[in-house]
Amino acid sequence: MTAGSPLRERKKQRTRQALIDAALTLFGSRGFGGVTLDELCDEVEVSKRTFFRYFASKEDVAMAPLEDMWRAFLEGLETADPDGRPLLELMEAALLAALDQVADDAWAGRALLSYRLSRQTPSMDAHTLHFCDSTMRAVLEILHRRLDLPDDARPRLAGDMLVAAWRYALDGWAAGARDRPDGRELAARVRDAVAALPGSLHLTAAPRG
Amino acid sequence: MTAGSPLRERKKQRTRQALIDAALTLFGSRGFGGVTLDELCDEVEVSKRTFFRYFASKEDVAMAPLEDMWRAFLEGLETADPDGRPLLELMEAALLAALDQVADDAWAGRALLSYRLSRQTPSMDAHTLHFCDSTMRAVLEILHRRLDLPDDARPRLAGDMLVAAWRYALDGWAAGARDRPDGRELAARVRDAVAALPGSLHLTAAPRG
DNA sequence: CAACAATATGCCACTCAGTGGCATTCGCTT
DNA sequence: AAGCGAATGCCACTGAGTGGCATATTGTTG
Repeated sequence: MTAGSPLRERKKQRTRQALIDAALTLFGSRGFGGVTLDELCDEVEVSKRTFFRYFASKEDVAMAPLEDMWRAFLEGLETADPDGRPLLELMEAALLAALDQVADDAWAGRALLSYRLSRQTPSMDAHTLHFCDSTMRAVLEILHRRLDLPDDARPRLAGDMLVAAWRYALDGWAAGARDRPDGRELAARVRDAVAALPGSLHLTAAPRG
Repeated sequence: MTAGSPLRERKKQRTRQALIDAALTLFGSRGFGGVTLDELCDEVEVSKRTFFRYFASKEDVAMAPLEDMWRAFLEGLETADPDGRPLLELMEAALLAALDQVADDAWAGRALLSYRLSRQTPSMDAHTLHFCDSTMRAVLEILHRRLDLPDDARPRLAGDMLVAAWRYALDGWAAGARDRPDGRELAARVRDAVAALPGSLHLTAAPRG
């Protein structure tokens, strides 16, 4: 065995990553619906049965980059120091930390592909939204356990606000079509979006013309 | 022909409603996954092919009550008077108006069944989230057309805040397990949740114990 | 009322995502 | 080298969703 991890485990990780990369490539060039799982599995030389031991659905494999980031976010929250800060600020910091942790160049490229796919593919978009929502519920469970949160709407609303800001940031980041997507720029956009939250509460609108 | 609407149209509406009611009943008693479309179609005496001319998916038929409300919301926004109010307040008013318009007793019962199903069924939850999100995009298109909105994050964040408040309200409403679900109570919960939005921005949390 | 156009429905065969069961292979331990 | 457990492959199956075409039902026109 080499470098810490058992061989079997490394092999699994390689298979998993190969499936993700092949999926993003194939979906990216021929569209999500234009590729069957059989084709994807042939490409990676894996049986369809095995695919479903790694991923819960066809959508799931293409969402992996985002899922990895949220997983890091959850882990970070377990040990984050509340420090008397507002809840939203605490979550923002944890999100930025998670992003910083996973967002190397390879991740940024995959995340960009993944996000663009999900905006083109209704079923992927739905899965992504669902994943964010259930992750946020897990977040609130952790926070309720660790902090003395009130039992009213505010914690959940704050969580949904963070998700809204995150999605807006991701949207702008993906729209700025660069060849070299950059994790730090995404982080900056997250900060901006969170900063825009208070102003959106009282934004007034005049009729046009 | 009777009372305005052509006979053919009424027949279609009856078939549609029969499918919705049968779906909510069957899914409610045996679970979403415990009922096949063939069974549902047999129940209503309609071919599976016809089912898919009314609904885009198995999930869709069980989301109909919520979809109807959002449709009314969209229509209301087309003519709503901005009146110099904050955007969020404008959307809240339109949501409450739409709710008031569609929420008779029959609707409340169906909406309750529908929401509970979607909380038990991941694929339905995902579809619901996706529907809310794309509806909110349509909302913003309308508002950008009618009002002089800034081209930054704030309008979208405000929209997502309304959705967050709506979902929280629905959650509490459905949890208060009543035999006679009431549309007016849901409206009150929406008002409360929207009112809680500002406070959630700066909510601070002390460590437990 | 008869013939016609338009639209809604039914039927059939098909693709493909996802699952269960079981035999096989592979990595690890002793 | 032998044996254990985990990962994989293979096969058959269910069920959602679609396309094509024939049929029926409604609305319209002479």
